[in-house]
Amino acid sequence: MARLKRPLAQAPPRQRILHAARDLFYREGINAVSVEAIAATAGTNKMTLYRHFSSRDELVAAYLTELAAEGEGVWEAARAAHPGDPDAQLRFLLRQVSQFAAQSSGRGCALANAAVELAERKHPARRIVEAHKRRQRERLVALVREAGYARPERVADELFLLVEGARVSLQSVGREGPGSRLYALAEALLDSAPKKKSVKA
Amino acid sequence: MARLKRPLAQAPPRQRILHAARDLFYREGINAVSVEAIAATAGTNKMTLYRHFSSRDELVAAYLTELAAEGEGVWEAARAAHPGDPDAQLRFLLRQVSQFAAQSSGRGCALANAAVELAERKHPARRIVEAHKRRQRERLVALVREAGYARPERVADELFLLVEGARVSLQSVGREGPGSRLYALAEALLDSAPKKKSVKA
DNA sequence: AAGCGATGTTACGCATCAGTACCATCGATG
DNA sequence: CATCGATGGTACTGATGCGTAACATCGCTT
Repeated sequence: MARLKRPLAQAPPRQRILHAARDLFYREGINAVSVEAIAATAGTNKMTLYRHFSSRDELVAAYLTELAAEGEGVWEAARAAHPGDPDAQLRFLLRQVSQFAAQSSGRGCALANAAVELAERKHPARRIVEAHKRRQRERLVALVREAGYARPERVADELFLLVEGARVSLQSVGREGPGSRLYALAEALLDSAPKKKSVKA
Repeated sequence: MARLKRPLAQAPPRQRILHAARDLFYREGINAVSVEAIAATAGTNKMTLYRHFSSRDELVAAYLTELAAEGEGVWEAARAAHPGDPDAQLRFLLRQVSQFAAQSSGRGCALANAAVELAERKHPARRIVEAHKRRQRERLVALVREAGYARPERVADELFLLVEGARVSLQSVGREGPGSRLYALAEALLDSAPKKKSVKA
C-alpha cells in the first residue's frame, strides 16, 4: 500500500531536510542548529530549504508536528497489540517509553525539550507541544479509567509525571539514574493501585 | 551577622549583574539572552560585566552555581524545621517544591532547563547541573532510608521522578496540569509506602 | 530537440552578538 | 589637592545566522 522507501540519499529534498532537521534539532538542540547546517546534512542547500519551508520557525513547527504524529502512533500500536485489554495497553505503552528512555541518547523528550528551548510563550511551536502533551495526558486518563483503576486521574497523573520525569532526568543524572528504572517503578505503581469495583457495564 | 542588604539598585555591580542574569536566564532561556541585555538590566554595561566575568559561559556557570547553592539551602531548612524527624523533613521538602512549582512562572527547574539548553555534553555548565542533581538524589535516598521506608531507593526514585516530572510538565501542560497536584501525589505515595521493620539501632 | 519546473551554487544584505580598546568619570585614600 | 582603582560610555572587530537575488543545471514531459 505504501510506496517503497527509497534510500534517503535520493529521497526528495523536503524529506531529506526534515530528516536532517530532526536529527540535528534533537541531538544539538533547536537553537544550536543553523539552517545551513541542516541543509548541508540533508545534502542540499539553504535555497532549496527555503523553497520548502518559508522560515526557520516553520521548519521547527514541521519537525515538532512530525514527532507529535509519531507519538500518536504509539497509542495505535498499543491498541493493535492488545485489543480490548486496556490494562495491557497501558503496560505496553509504559514499556515502550521506558525502552526508549533507556536506549536513547539521553536527550529525553524532544517535545518537552522544545518547550524549554522556546521560552517565548507566544512562540507557535509551543502550541504544538502543549496540545500534544495535553492530548497524551487525556488519553492516559481515559486508558487508566478503562483499565478499571480507582481514582484514574490520580493514577494517570502519577504515571504522567513519572514518565516526564524520567525523560528529563536523563539529561541531568544520566542513564544510570532513576530514569532507567522507569518501567519497574510504573509497573509497581500499577500493581499496587486499587481497582475500582466494576459497577458499570 | 550578615551585612544589611542594600537596595539592589546601589549594590555592587557583580551582584546586580548576577541578579539580572538570574532573572533573564530563567525567564527567557539561557541562549536567548545577550550579555548586553543582562548588563542593561543590571544598570551597567558590557564592559563592567566582563571585568567581573571573564566570559559569558563563566557568567552562566556562576548563575547555575548560585542556584545549586540555594537548592542546598532547602535541605538545611528542612533539617532546621524538623530536627531529628526525617519523615517530616521529607514532607517539608516536598511541600516546598510543590509550592514553588504551583506559584512559579511555569518555567520549571532552572538547572534542568540549563541541561536541556546546553546540549553539548562537554559544556562546563552541564557538570554543575549533573553534580547538583546527583547530589539531590543521593540525599533523597538517604533521607527516605532514615525515615525508615522499605526499599528506600525505589521510593526515593519515585519521588525524584515525580518532582522532576512536575517541573518540566509545567512548561507543556501548564499550571492546571498534574504538576499542581505534586504534593498530593507525593504524599499519597509516602503514606502508602511500607515502612521497614526497624532492625537497626 | 524544445521547454519548463525543481534543484544546485554562489554571493549578497542585514541583523545580532561576544569580546575588546580606549577614554571619561567618580570616589576613596594618601 | 593629587592619585589610583573601579566603574560608566562609546565604538569597534570578527564571527555567525537568517533570508534573498541571480544564475546555472538537471530531468522530465511534449
